[in-house]
Amino acid sequence: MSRTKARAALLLELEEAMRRSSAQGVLYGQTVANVAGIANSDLECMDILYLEGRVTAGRLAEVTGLTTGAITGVVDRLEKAGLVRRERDEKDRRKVFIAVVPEAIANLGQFYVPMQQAMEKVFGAYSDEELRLLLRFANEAHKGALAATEALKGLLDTPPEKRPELKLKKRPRQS
Amino acid sequence: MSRTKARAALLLELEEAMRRSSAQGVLYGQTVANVAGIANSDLECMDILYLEGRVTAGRLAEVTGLTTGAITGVVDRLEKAGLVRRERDEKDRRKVFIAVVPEAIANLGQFYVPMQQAMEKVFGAYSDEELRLLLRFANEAHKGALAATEALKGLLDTPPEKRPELKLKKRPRQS
DNA sequence: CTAAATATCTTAGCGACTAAGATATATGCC
DNA sequence: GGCATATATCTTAGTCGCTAAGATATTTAG
Repeated sequence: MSRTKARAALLLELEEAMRRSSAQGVLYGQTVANVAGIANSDLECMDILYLEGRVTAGRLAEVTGLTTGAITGVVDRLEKAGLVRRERDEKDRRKVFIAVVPEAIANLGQFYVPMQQAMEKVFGAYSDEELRLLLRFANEAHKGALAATEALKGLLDTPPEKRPELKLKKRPRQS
Repeated sequence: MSRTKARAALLLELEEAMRRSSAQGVLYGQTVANVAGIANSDLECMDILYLEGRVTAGRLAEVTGLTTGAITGVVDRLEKAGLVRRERDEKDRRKVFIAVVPEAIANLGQFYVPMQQAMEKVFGAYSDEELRLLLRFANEAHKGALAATEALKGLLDTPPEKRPELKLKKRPRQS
């Protein structure tokens, strides 16, 4: 097998492995939502809030791809559950910031313990240098995925009609 | 900063980076479903079918965590869209295998092109040896995530009542 | 041959989502 | 300042996918 062929095979295998582990990550998240007793989107928003900190309702809609109306529902539920607080922006009173309630976050955190332990175990087998490589990769993968998501959304905005439509249900919103 | 402290910080940073890129992966999947015009669960099932090949309806329910009733709906929609076929098992006529329609899969594949290109670009910057490290990691992460999912489900089956309940909505099913 | 187990499907009802428009606030133009 | 337009969130009506429960069909065990 030629040198480039070997690499191509490696890339293919890598793609599938990434896909598998990514799919399993999705499943884990769904299980967390299920066990915690909250909707999937609600948990996803909590994750975003955890990573980005205090964000507006509008930004949540933007990032999740949900409508602002749906976000109202998400925040209503999370607020009722005591996980987040609505904080009106005093500079621009149209805006509503959503902020996590720090004490409540620990409650949710328990469900991530199994995953954290599993990952600790995996990471434990790597040297510092190797971990730095993984870190570099994770950051690049994130940037790549972000760009790919935008590109895909762009495909929706400019429908060249050459694009072989799937038309499984009514055309989704253009937002 | 001590040697172990540096590693702890690295692990923390790595965890967050993984979380971010994983979250972005979820978002990409949701965008694909949105652009393709199919429900999220439907796409997830297509992914499983792609990775595992021909599987029974029951196994789809098992892996996705959906009820068998929900899977009936998923398969109905996918079959109507021409993406999968139901094939009754002749050995055990209760079972129904779900198989992807190979010609139709390409149609769906187009939506993964932006992600594939982004990942190709990322992978391109790594040596074969580095890619092998990433492959090893991806496989281990998958196994770890699978185990963590099972552990989390187990937490639900044996509720010690010591577990700080969240009780956001009615207790989910025990399945 | 009957009873129990297994695999999928059916039905009723519910919760989360979208689309559209209402409300409240901010900004730009004269 | 005052009016029109833009922006951010919320409200409402209707739709879709989900669960729970039970029906149906088939297999397995005794």
